[in-house]
Amino acid sequence: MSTSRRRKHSYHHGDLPATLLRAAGKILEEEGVDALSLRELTRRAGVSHAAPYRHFPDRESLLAALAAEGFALLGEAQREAAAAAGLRGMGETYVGFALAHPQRFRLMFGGTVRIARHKALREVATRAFDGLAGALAARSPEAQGARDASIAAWALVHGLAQLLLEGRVAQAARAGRSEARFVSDVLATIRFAAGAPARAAAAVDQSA
Amino acid sequence: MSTSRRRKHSYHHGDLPATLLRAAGKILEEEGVDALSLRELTRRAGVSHAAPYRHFPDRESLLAALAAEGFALLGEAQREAAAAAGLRGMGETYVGFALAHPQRFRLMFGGTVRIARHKALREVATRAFDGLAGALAARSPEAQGARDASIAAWALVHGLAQLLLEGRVAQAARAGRSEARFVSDVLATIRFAAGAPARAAAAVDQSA
DNA sequence: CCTCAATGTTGACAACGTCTACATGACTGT
DNA sequence: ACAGTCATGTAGACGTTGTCAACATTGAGG
Repeated sequence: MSTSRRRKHSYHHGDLPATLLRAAGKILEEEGVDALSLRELTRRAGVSHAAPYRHFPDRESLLAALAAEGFALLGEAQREAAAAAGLRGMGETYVGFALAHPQRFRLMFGGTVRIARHKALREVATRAFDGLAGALAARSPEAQGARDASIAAWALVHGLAQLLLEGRVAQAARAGRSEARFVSDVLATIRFAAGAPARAAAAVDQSA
Repeated sequence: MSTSRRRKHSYHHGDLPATLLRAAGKILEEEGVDALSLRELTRRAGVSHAAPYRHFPDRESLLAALAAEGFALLGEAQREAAAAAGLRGMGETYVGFALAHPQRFRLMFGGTVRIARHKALREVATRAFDGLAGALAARSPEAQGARDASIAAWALVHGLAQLLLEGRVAQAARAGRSEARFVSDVLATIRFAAGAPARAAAAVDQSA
């Protein structure tokens, strides 16, 4: 199971950053950000407690790398969904990602990591979204309304993801429907005003 | 400035829980949840470091009380907005609350506090929302669509609040508009499908 | 007035993030 | 082949934190 990355009996590890991130990802999903300690990581990686500081200036920077992975994954999933399933599919994919990786999603948007302070993270996060919602609006730069609508669409799926994640949506509201079905139904209650949605959806479909 | 709650030269404090929560609220807004330590609270309250344990079983429980305050405030603001400004006004109020109390909002929805484990919190949170979005749908229980639409509306404003809070909306998208104006414009791009919205809005207007 | 339960204190413990000084050994230029 | 450099890992320390157990104080009720 554990692909022992540690070179036998060697002082140097080989690829500590990746090993740390793998272990961190596991702990993150299992126990959440707050339970993720650097020292536990070093124990699992079989190195000394100060070793991570050769690769990450502090704990938050390691969390930033973890969040960056998440943004890359989500961005990729969104691009695929855009090509295959259009706007509605993108929304369902977004919510699906959040529910499949709840702790990762929380880390990405929870404010624990000050995104602005971590350049690589900032860039991948921007690329994943403003590179999507933004590119979407860039096709009709004259229409501020289209850009606003794309933000509204993003807010809708993001908010639904978060509410479901935190268990704020009463079980009764589900009315026995499957998770995917429920998400689809809720999103289906929304229309966009004034042509903005059609144009946005079209832009997305072309962007593949 | 500081309404010295400490009775002069007295062993007992008088109202430590409230004093702790006041200090905690201040630190929370200024520095965020992660920077809020029990020991710093005790220093500010002028009591010993273990005193809080007479009133809160652990740190998370104190955070839960803090979150409960937030839900009560938000719920109250929503009720007022519902009476005065209808559905759109409720949305703007929701986002306004989040932007006015960003750290409090994060605490309420950030997952640091496991809401289900804190009875009082769970109840006030449920009352503030399921007691709103829920009551809204209860008026037309035959229409599952109306309930779905109310969840979508909640998700929309919640997501917009969170995205703005975390700075995920590019400055360029604001296009120079004021915050309130921007929020209003974004929300205005949304329509509800098939009669669900009208009924929902009507129910809200009556619920005052 | 006496007692007792509620409240606050003291001191301890383990865990953590982070710093500094030191050890190791892989790689590079000769 | 070899010496030296520098990235990488280690050892140990420090201050902070959450939490617990044992003890102290005192306001309120019989």
